[in-house]
Amino acid sequence: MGDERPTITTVAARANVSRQTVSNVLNAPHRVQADTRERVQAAISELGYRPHRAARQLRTHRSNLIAMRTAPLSDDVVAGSILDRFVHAVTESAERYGFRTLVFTATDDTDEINTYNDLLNSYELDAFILTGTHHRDKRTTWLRKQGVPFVTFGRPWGVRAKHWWVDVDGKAGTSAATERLLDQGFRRIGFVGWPIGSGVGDDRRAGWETTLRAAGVDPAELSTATENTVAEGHASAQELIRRHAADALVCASDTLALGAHRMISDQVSRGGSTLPVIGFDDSPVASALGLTTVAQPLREAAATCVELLTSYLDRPGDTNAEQQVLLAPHLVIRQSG
Amino acid sequence: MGDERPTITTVAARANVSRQTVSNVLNAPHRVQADTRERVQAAISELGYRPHRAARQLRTHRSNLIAMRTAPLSDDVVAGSILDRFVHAVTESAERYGFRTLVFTATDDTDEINTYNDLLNSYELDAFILTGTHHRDKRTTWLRKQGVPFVTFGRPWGVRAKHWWVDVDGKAGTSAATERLLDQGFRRIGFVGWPIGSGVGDDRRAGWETTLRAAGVDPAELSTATENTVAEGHASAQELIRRHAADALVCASDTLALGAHRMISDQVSRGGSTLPVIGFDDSPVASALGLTTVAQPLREAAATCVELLTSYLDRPGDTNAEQQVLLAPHLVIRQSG
DNA sequence: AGCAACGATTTGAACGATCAAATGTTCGCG
DNA sequence: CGCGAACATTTGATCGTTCAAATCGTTGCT
Repeated sequence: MGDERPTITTVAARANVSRQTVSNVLNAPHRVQADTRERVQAAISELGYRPHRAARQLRTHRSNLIAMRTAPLSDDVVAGSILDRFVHAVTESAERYGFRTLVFTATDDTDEINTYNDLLNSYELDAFILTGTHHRDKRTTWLRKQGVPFVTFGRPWGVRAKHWWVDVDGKAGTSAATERLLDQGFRRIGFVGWPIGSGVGDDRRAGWETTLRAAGVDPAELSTATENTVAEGHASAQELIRRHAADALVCASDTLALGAHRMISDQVSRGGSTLPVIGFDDSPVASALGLTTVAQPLREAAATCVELLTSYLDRPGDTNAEQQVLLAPHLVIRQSG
Repeated sequence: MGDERPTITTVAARANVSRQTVSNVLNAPHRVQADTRERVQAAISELGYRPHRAARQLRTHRSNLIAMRTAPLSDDVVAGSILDRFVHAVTESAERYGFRTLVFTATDDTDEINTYNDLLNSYELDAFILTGTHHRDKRTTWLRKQGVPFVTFGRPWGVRAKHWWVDVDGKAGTSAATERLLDQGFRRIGFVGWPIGSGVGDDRRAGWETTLRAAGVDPAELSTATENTVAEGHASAQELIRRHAADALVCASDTLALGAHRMISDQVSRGGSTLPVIGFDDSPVASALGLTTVAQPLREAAATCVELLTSYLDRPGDTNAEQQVLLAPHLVIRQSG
């Protein structure tokens, strides 16, 4: 049985046309007359022909491949999963546009840039999707300088950086959380947050602060700024509740919220009173513990990233028409708040 | 500035040798004399040359790409993350062998097979890594029939299926869990399990059952068989504890363990007594709740999969030398047991 | 010296597609 | 009736690499 893979020449022979006509049917159908087009289409499906991407790529320098870094396997059990879910969602959306997704690991931004280089050189990737943007992000400036198409999930926190991005409005998220607690009659709402200086962290903090101020509450002494660990969440909760009489907590992450939740459970089991906690990210842990939390619309974010990317790719060279999309998060209400 | 991408010809010119010699330096160094080899190496690094994979692939039909399906975004918040971590670990290991990882989604096994077909045809993937093997798995038989290299994470549960695989010894895991509870003096140890008939589920059940029997305890009425949901875990715990006086629980998954944990917490808060629960998978949730659980050595499993794959690929045609690796899980001891 | 055998290196062809230019065909219009 | 424009299709070259065969240079042996 000669079940060789059919090539464009096989198809051409079968349909009694030339290679190029088959190629046109696939890449520029309008150039081909309707009846020959149908004849070629028939030959294609009879033979089960699929273009060989490597051959195509060799000529066109396009691979139909996009790449993403997978988050490092961190010890932060809570944080890990959200990015993985994002990767999944991107893959799903990308497939709809005929792109496949390649994943890679990197230890830091410099390493990531090296990988870009390799991927561009060796595999001729069409584009990248970045996550975890931050102040003075080397990656975006590098990619921009090289003229490589990319979209970030996360806005550019530096003033000068400009590019295509999709992000979730963290400020609106913590604002909604704070609002909800105010509606329930709480006033001294504390914020368990990250150190000042990270774009994402400051944004989330701002949502809490402005909402609290608008309600006439002075936010001074009602917030902390620590690393993103369970232990720090616990300690922060202790400080805000015991020392500063907070009556409810909004947290910058589910990791911190988990710590706060534990502190409150401890207190309850020692006969103390409970009080509401709201986390951020809707991680598996939040769901397991019944934590109210701010959920990011990950699928939508992923879909939007891919859409932006494709429209970027269809517009070669036009670098000034950046597009930005800010998506609204929503509260997932559970027992904790 | 003519900063064109250097090709093999550029390098050849620079080193005063022919294309083929450069190619040999890269692919069959022993064929090239030491001094010319060095000269070529120098030219390569001076120019920053990297072989163009599409061109190479066109000739060799090897892409240096392996593919994996990413788990469907399920509502089972607990289960999702473990496969994602596996994908990550595979990516990391694969990079060490010069492979990149492509991920794809599929709705079911048939759909997955269609994707194999597309990937093989269009991208000429070198191999696949499968997860979630089960009885009468169509995927493995299809791949085998096509002669496509693959390794599964999960053993073939059907009798007739034979292929290269890596798995974790679930039986040993639940056995160790049961052993631990016996050591602590518990006797009526219940098992919250999946329906009979799934390879993985039966294996985990067997570990509990044989260990319990060996200790002289009759396992009858001490186990349940339900779907893998939190609610079922809760209900099972209730039945085993209330109706059949179980004094400790081993669960087939962290999802079920979470349900059981909740039931026990409820009981405690109503003044009842606590009792130990042990889960399976060491998911983020287990860590957050302080659940003792059986952890699978995911990184090791991933690394082994990749190793098997490379040795498979280096041995074209030799289909009879299957290799199987069974890895031992370990208990992660936390508050719950 | 002559020739075989071997190792190192070079040359031509090929992988399967697209690009750019050439060729063939149809049609309108003076 | 002839000519050019517009459209449809074909032809030759090319992308960057490896394969297979050819060439060149040494060495060893008779």
